[in-house]
Amino acid sequence: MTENIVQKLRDDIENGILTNQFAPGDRLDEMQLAKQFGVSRTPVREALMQLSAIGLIEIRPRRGAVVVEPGPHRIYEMFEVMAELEGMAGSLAARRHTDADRTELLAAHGRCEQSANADDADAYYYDNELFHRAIYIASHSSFLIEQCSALHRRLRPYRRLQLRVRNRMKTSYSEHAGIVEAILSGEAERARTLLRQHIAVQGDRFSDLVATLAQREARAG
Amino acid sequence: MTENIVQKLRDDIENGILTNQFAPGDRLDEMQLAKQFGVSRTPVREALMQLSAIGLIEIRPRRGAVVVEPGPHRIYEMFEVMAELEGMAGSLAARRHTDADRTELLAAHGRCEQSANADDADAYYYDNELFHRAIYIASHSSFLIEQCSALHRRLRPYRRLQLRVRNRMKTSYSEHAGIVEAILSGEAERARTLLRQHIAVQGDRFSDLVATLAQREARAG
DNA sequence: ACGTCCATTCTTGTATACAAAATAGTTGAC
DNA sequence: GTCAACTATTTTGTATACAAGAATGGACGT
Repeated sequence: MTENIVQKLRDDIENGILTNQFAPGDRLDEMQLAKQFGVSRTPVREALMQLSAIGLIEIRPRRGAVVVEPGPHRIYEMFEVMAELEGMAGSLAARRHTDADRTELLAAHGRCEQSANADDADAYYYDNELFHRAIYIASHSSFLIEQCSALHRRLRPYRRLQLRVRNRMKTSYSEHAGIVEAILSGEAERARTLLRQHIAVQGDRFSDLVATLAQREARAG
Repeated sequence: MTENIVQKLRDDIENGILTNQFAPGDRLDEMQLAKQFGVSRTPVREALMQLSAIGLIEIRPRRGAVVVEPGPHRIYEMFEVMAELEGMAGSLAARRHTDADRTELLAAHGRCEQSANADDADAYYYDNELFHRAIYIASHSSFLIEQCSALHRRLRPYRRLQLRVRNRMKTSYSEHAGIVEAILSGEAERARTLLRQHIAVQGDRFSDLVATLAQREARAG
């Protein structure tokens, strides 16, 4: 019965939001959640406040908590910032990576290759996360690692949607190859540019995003 | 007696931390704070959790909350990320600024000039915040504005320390001039580079930071 | 005399009770 | 018949009570 209750609640509710179990716009009732998880309102409230701090829900005074729907433009902005932060991480990684980082990055890249060849979207989704995480870690900036991880986590559901687009997996993997090469050869600016382009939702990819969002909306509605 | 109590507590405690009233390493006792502010422990706990989410304090299970001391390297990393985000904001501002943004930016720049000429560090500190905020807003990316504002706020006390360094105010103002010119003339990449350099704690400025931190530490200790 | 173990106390974590505000439903008036 | 106002219910916000774990101090043993 330690503080873990709040952590568990936070993770469970967050998961529920990310898996669309709690759809955007839904009201999160404290009493209902408390009953559902068999705890009192107190830890539920604390968990909700943490989610509010992350930005997943919005708590309006005396009006309760609702799941936030970012909207396509907002999501675009978030990817825009993510692109810049990842570019920075790549740039630092190119300059600072150690032998261990190099090994880890190549291993993650190899796993992505396998998943892409097997055409396994779920596996690629997971391996891709580890690939990017390897870059963050190679930047050797603990604060940047935290910032990147937080935003990456926040964008997780939309990243998953993007993989649905035809050939995105293969394209993504081939972009990874260039990024790995740039980082390991120490070309900081090239790593930055390639990562920026890899993340950014530009041109066609924005309409793809809007389209997949609309699909999900229809399915949930 | 609305939810404002938590907000007020959060702001007051945050202010106490930023003004070194609660020094790094201090334990924040829930009951003591509750008595001090004339409320119960419940809103105090919620305020502390929000501060924990911001990163100002750390809550260890069953061990209470302590004020975080980032340490010079950590602060350096935070400025490093801030530099990149501000550079991004400047780049976007150069491309997207409206006439209203232009007016606001020039006004803020003018106020900085007055404060710098008057050698008024407190006024410059305040006007400088508005100057940078004007750039964020001119980027027209609501998410970036939020991210920049949050990190700017987090770095506020150290920014203040930096102004103590001899001539930093005048130097800062002259850097602003170049930034304004780059943004208003639409030179995105130059705006990015200048802002990056303006923010980054490079070379001598890092030792300056460490020195002023040590001074503050000695004064508080 | 010093170290270790146990008990007491203090603090955090959770539940419940109480208060205040917002929403919804009903009734009355135009 | 529709709109508005008032009341009742639901739900959030705060306080207090209770439980459990950690820190501290004393006593006992070596």
